[in-house]
Amino acid sequence: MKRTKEEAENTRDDLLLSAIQIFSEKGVARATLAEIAKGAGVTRGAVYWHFENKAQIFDALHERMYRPFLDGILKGLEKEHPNPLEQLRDLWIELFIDLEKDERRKQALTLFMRKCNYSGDLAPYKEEHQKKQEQSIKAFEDYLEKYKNNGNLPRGVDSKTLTEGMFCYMKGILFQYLDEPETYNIQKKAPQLIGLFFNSLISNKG
Amino acid sequence: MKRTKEEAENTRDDLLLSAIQIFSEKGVARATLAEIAKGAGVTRGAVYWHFENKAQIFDALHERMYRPFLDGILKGLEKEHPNPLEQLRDLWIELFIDLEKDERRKQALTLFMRKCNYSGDLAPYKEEHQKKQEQSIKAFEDYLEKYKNNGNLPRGVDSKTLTEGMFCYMKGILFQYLDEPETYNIQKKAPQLIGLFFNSLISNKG
DNA sequence: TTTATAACATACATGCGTGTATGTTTATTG
DNA sequence: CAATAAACATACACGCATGTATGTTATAAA
Repeated sequence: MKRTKEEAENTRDDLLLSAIQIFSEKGVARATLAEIAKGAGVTRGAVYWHFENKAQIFDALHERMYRPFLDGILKGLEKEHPNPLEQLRDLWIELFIDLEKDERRKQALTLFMRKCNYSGDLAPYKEEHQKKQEQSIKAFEDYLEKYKNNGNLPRGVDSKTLTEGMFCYMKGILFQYLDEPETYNIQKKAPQLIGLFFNSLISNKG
Repeated sequence: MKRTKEEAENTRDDLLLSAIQIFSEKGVARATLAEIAKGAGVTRGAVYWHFENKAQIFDALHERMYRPFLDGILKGLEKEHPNPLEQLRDLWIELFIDLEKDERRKQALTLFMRKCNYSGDLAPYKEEHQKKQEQSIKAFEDYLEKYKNNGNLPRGVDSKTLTEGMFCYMKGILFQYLDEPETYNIQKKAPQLIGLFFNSLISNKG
C-alpha cells in the first residue's frame, strides 16, 4: 500500500514518537520493534522501511529531540541582561518549570539519561551524542566569557569551571527529578535548589 | 561436585564480582547469565543454585556494594570539625579522589546510575534502592542539623535544601566523571568543582 | 492507462537467552 | 563406611526478537 510522501513522513515521525514512549518505559534494550510499530499503528515492515534497526531509531531520536532543546537554551542566552548569573538562574528555573508540562521531552530526557546504556549496538553513538552536548556547554562558556570583565562574575573561578559545575548541578537535579517526576515538586524545588547554587555565587561577585 | 561451605560462598561472591564487570560493560538487560558464570569460572548451574535469576543478582549486588559505601560516608561524618561545610567539602573531594583507584566501586556506580533502567524485572527493586539512598541523605541532614545554631551554615537556606542540592551536585559530577573515567582528570576537577560549590557557601555563612 | 516502484504488511528462518530437568561428584552426617 | 544431600555441570525445551524475503496496494510517472 503505497502512501504519499507526506503520509510516509508522518508514519516515520509516528514511529519516532512511539519509540520515545516505549524506550523511556522499558529501556532501549528491552524495547521491541513490534511494540514501537504497534504504538505507531503500523507493523515492523514500516520500521524496517524507514530505519535500519533499533540503534538507528535511537540515534534519529537524539537528533530530533536534542536540536530544539539546544535551540531553546541558545535563545534564552541571546537576551541581554545586566547580571549573567541572575539570567542563568532564571533561565534554568524556567527550563525546569516548563519541563513539567512537556511530557515528551521528559520522556526523551529519561531515555537518554537512564534508559540507554550506550553499549553494544548503541556504543557507536555515544561519542557522537557527547559531542553534541559539548556544543551546548561551549555555548554557555562563550556566554560567560562575554561578562568576564563585567565585574558580575564570581571572583577566583574561571568560566570553564563555572560552566561545568553548573551543568553537573543541573544534570543532578534532572537526574533526581526524572527518578520520580510525579511526586517530585519541581515547581517548588527548582527555585530553591537552583537559587542555592547561583545566589551564593552572586553574593561573591568581584 | 559438592564443595565446602567456604568454597560455595567464594563462588557466590565470584559470581557477584563477575556480575559487576559484565553489568557495567553491557548493561543489565544485555548481560547474559552465561557470561557472568564464565567470568566467575563456573557455569549457569552455579548461578541458578545461588540466585533465582538475574534480577536477584542485581539486588544482591546493590546490597553488597552500597553498604560499605554508606558506612564510609558515615565514618567521615563522625569526625569532629569546627566548620561543617569545610568538612563536607573535604570529605567529598576525598571520596572522588579515592574513587579513581577503586575500579570495582566505579563499575558499581556506573552500573546503578547508567547501566540499569529499573524497568521490567528490575522494577520491584527501584523503590527499595531509592529508600536506601534516602537513608544516606538523611544522615547528611542530621549532620547539618547539629550545626544549625553554630553560625557556620549559610544564611537563608534550610539544611534539607542544602543537603539535596549537595547530593544533586555530587551526582552530577559523578555522572559526568563516569561517562569517561579514563580521560576525565578527576584529581584536578574534583577540588575545583566541589570547591566552587562549597566555598561560595562558606563565604555566606551567618 | 499502463507500468513501475514507493510504502508498507505478512511470512519465514534463525539464533539466542532463559528456565528447568537431570546428571555427577564430593563433603558431611550418622 | 554407607547414605544423603549440597554444589554444581550438562542437557533439553521453549519463547521471543531480529532480520530478511516475499507479498500487496496505492501512487506517481510515462
